[in-house]
Amino acid sequence: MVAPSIITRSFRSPSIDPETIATQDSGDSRIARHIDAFLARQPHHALSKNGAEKLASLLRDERAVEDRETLSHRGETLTQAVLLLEGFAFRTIKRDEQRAIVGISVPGDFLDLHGFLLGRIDHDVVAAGAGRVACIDHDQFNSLLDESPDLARVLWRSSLLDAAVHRSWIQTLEKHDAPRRIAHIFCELQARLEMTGRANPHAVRTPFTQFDLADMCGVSAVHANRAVGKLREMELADIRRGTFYPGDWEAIRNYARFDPDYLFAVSRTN
Amino acid sequence: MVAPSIITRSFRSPSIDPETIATQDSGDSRIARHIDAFLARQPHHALSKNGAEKLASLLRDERAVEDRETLSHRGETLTQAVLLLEGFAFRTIKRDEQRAIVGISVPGDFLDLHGFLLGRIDHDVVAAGAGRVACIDHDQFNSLLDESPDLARVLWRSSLLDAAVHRSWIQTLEKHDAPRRIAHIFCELQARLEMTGRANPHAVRTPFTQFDLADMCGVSAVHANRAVGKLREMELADIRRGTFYPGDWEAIRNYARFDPDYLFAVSRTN
DNA sequence: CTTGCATCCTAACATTCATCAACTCGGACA
DNA sequence: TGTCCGAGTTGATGAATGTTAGGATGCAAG
Repeated sequence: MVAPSIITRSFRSPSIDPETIATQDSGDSRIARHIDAFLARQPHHALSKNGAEKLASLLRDERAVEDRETLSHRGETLTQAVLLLEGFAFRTIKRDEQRAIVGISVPGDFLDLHGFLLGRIDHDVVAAGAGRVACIDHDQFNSLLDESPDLARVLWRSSLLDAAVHRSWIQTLEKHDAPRRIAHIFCELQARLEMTGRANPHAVRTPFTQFDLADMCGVSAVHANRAVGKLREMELADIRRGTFYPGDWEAIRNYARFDPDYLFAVSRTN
Repeated sequence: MVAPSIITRSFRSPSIDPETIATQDSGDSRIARHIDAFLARQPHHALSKNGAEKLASLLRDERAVEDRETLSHRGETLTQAVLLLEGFAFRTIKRDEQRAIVGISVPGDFLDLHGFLLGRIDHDVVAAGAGRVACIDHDQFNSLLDESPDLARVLWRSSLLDAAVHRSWIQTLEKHDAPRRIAHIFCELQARLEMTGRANPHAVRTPFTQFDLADMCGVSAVHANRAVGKLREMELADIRRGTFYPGDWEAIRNYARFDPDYLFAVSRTN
């Protein structure tokens, strides 16, 4: 490795404390703020202030979740939708003793919204690291949707964003090697965190082990380690215990062929 | 290869002519039948007869499309949604002179429904083989959705099915090698065609070249060829000029680890 | 401070797949 | 009938990745 001390210094000692995370505050009440992260990815005025408050008022059973806790089980009949307030979660499919990770959720994501219309989900949702969630009963969704077409559109749209992220994963799996896939995952996470004001330009803090990264990329843990090592050697980024310390974001995005177009981010300048 | 003549005979001379494809007929008018394939994947009574007729009445500009015709362009502002009536289509993402195929559409699929709420789409939709399409203006969707929450649910649900298929692709790309991926693709196609009564148990006829299969699996065309050869050697299936001639479907599904659970097929026995 | 355990890291060898090159096959068409 | 061209096929070589094994590291519990 070339000049490890320099890399380490520049990557691991950001001038801004990684814990100091800017949080957007456009909500009125505490409960409303919980739905803000979700609404932050929708176009302005997609949902009236009244509609947003109604949606927020449906949130129930806010609670802390533990690392690796299964929040929603494959096949199980669902009666409520779970919203991730803090932390991360995986969508995983287990098969033949193997675990595939087919998606990552960030705060503001509904974890099993598709279970509302499909009745059950086709995969498990597992908490990654400690976090917080809240729930909305499907019954409440049903009655609210009938009187508020706007809400239906907002929730539908959020499902479409999930699908767009899935397509990006498919493309990356089909065309890029492991180091690029890992870089792409962190580019995507950073962009999604930015959309809700949770990003820190100097570090992407996650609870992901190299085993987790391997199962996101469809490679062995040994090879995920090699891929992490290559990103380090190339001085693009350092990844240590789940935290991604970027060198030059522009260089990383270019290397990973990351184009945030598919995230349909809405401008929040006004 | 073992006993090629026997394989060839059993695979290539099905007792039922591959062109004889059963088509379900539960619609009243010709135009209504066009929406049947779409509705066939929704639960019974998800949409009232009245609602289904309204939706069908919105279909405009039915037309034939040519092989490789781009039906919907990435980034372009969309004003209508395209429904595939006959034939196949790809979702493709081009990048660095490379083409990734991230999804396949069958008759009854909306090709760019996500463009309705997102305004544009994140990939190109290209016809595979000759086919037929019809369109619905976004404006018409908007007015109909406000008065019919059921329709919104049905369309939203179809978006969720797309996402479930995407997740299955991600899992297959992450965990299975090329021969299994190819087998899985045809298992999925067969299952989706069955859902609209378009399947033939003796052949899955598609216009896909081995180049297309390669771009669906994220492998080179040469390797796709070897994967096809392996399926042939294993006497699981023969693939010739896009047509998949299955040996024993049960053995194929087992080999590909195909579990149709994620397609959320509805029973159509009643 | 010691121990235990999960994680990270490395080495060696096997397999899968990419790449390049050449050749075959079969249908379209003049 | 002959030519052409896209598609399919095969072989050789190297890169990417899997598998197995083992060692290093670092936090946490006692």
